[in-house]
Amino acid sequence: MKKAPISSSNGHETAASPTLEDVARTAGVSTATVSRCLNNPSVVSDKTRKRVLDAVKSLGYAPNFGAQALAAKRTRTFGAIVPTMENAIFARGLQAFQEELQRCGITLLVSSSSYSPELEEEQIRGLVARGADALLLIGFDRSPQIYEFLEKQQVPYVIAWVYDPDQPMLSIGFDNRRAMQSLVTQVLELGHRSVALITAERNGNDRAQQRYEGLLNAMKAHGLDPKTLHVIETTYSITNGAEALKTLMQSDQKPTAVICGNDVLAAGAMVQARKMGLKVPDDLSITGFDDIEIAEIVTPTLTTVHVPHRKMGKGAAQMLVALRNGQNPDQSIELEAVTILRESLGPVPKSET
Amino acid sequence: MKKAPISSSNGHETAASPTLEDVARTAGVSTATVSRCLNNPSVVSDKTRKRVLDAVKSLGYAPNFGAQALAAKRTRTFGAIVPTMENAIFARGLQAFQEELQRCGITLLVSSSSYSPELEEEQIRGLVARGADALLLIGFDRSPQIYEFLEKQQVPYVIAWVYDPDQPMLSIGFDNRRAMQSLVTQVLELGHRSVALITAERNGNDRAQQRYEGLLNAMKAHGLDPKTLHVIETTYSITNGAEALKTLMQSDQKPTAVICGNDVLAAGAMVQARKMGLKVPDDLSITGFDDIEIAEIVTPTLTTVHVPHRKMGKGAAQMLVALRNGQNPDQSIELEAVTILRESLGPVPKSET
DNA sequence: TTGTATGCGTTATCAC
DNA sequence: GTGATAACGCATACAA
Repeated sequence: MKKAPISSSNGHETAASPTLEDVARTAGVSTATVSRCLNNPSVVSDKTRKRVLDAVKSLGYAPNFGAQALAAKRTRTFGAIVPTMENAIFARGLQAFQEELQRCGITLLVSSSSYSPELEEEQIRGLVARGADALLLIGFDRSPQIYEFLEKQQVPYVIAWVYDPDQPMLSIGFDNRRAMQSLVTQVLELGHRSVALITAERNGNDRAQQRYEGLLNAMKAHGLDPKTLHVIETTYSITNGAEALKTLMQSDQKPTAVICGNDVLAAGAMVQARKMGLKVPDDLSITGFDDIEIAEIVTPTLTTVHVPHRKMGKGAAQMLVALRNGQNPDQSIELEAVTILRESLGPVPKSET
Repeated sequence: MKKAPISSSNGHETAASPTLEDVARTAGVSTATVSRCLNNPSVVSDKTRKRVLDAVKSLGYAPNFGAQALAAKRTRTFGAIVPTMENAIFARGLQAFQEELQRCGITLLVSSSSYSPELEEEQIRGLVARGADALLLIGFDRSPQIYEFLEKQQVPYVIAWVYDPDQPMLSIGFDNRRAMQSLVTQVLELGHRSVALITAERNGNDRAQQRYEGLLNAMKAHGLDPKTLHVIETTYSITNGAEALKTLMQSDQKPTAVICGNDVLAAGAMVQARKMGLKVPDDLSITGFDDIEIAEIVTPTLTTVHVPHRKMGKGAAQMLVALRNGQNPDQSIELEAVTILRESLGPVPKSET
C-alpha cells in the first residue's frame, strides 16, 4: 500500500520538475486522468480536459522521458546512424528523413560512425538501449551479430543507400553497381582507355565496393583488362582526393580519365589538377558520384551520378513508420540514380588517340 | 509488499530483453549486486563480479535506458541544436563536440531547427524531456521563455558561435562583429567604395546581425555612408547566393565588392559571376565567412573569415562536462576568427577608380 | 467519464 | 560484501 506522500507541497520550493501528480493535484483530478488528457484526449470530457491543460501550462509540466519510456515501452524516437556528418553526402537525405518523421511526431536521433564498424555497432546498441523504436542504417555490410541483435530486440530497421533484391533485409536505395557501370560506359564511349579510380576503402563499405565492381564491368564490356585499372583507396576528404590525383599523375601510366568514388574526392582531384596546371577536361576528365552541392561549384562543373537523396530519406521514414505500426510493408524499394553530364568529362585528349 | 513473481522463467521464452533480475538470478546474486558490478565494480568482490559479468555476457544483457534515467536522474546524454545540418557550417564543430563527449562516455543527440525559432524551442523541450543532461545551443537570440525553462529545469547549457561578455549566459565563440569589421576593412583598404552584402535573414540570427553591424562599422570608419550599402537577405544556399548576385549586378549601383554572410552564399555568388562572364577578382571581388571546405574548392579560392570550428566544439564540450559535474566553470571563452586572404579578393577594378 | 492500483527496470539507502 | 526494498514518474487494466 502506498504511504502518504512525505509532504507534497512542502515549504522549500524545489526547482524540480513538476510531475503528473503535481498536475493532478492542482487540477483536482487523478494522475490517470492527466495522463489520458495528454495521450488520448478524446476520451476525457471537455471540462476536465481544459482544467488539466491549464494546470499543465501553469506548472510548466513536461513528461519525464525515462518514466514514459519505462511505462509505455516506446519512445516515439527513431535513430539513424550514418558513416559521416562532416561532408554533405548524407546530409540532404537525413534532412528529408527527419522532415518526414517530424510530420509523424517522431524525434530523430543521429549518430555518426566515422566509417568504423566497431563504432557503428556501439552506436546501434546505444540507440537501441535508449529506446529507439526503429533504426535507419546505411549499407548492408555489417556483422551478423548486429543483425541478430536487432532481430532479438525486435527493433525494426531499414537499410538505405543501397538496393539489392537478394538481401533479406528491407532496403531503399539504388543499384550502386549499375549506376557506376552506366557512368563509366559513357566515359569509355568518349574514347578513354586509360582509366583510374579513387575510392573510399571498400572493405566494410558495400557502396564503394559495388561502384568498383560496376567500373570493372564497364571495362570488361569494352574489352579492357581490369588489371590495367589503377586504384587508390583513401578516406573521403578533399585533401585525400587531391593527394590521390597527384600520385596518379606521377605514375607511369597516366590516366586520361579519373573516376572518383564520390564528389568529395572528385572535388579534391579537381583542385589538385588545377594546381598542377592540368586543364579539365581537355587534359584530363574527372567524374564524381553523389551529386552533392559541390558538384556544381567546382570549376569546371562535375559530371557525376545523381543520387536521389531526398527520395531515399523520405521513403525510408515512411517504411519505418509502417514497420513501427506493425504493418509489414511491401518490399525493398529501388530508386534510380542517373548520370549527370557536366563539364568535367570530355573526349580523350587528341595527343592520346 | 512485493508479491512473488508470477513466474520468472515461464515456459514461453519471450524475446524480450533480459533485465537486471534475470542476470541476478542466473548469477545467483541480488539485483543490487549486479547493479553495483556495472556501475561501481570496485566495491564488489572479484569472484562475484566475474560470475555476474559472465551472466551479463551470456544473456546479452543491456540496461534499459528509461529505467536507468528514471532511477539515476541522469542520462549521460547531451543534446545539441544547430540551425542546419544541410550544409557544412556546423558540421566540423559538431564533430569535434561529439568526439570530446565520446571521450567522456557521453552520447550526443543532434537536432536541426532549420533556422526556425519555433522549431528550435520545440526541440529544446524535446531534448530536455528525453533527459538531456546538458545542451549546446547556437547564438544568443531566442525567447526569454526558453531561457527560463532551462533555468527552471536546471539543465546546463552553453551558447556557441558567438561571444559577448555582456550576456549573462555562458558562451564560447568569437566576436562576429569584429571579425566582419576586420575583413571589410581590408576590402575597403583595397580601394573598394561600392560594396554590397548578401546575408542570411538577420531577424533571430545574431551572428548574421552582428556581421552586418561589423560591416557598417568598417564603412563608417572609412567615411562611407551606410545608406549606400545594398543588402540582400536570403536563406543560406548556393542557389540563393547566385540569385542574389544576379540581382545585385542588375541594379543601378553595381558593387565592386560583394560581402557574403557565409561561404555558402559566397560560393553561389561565385558560380553566378562566372555564369555572367565576370572575372573574380578582376571585375568583382567576393568574400565569404566561415572557411568551410568549399572556400578552397571554388575558383578562384575564396577570401573568408576562418571560424575556429573545432576549438569551439571541443571547448563547448569541456564546459558542459564541467557544468554537469557541478563545477561552476570560469567564464565565457573568446576565440579568434581571422581573415584568410585568398584569390577572390582583389583591388578595385581600374575602370572604377 | 473518472479513479485506483500495479508494474515497468534501475539505482541507492539501508540493514546485515 | 551483500541482500532487501523503497523510490523514480508514468501508462494502463480494471473498477466504479
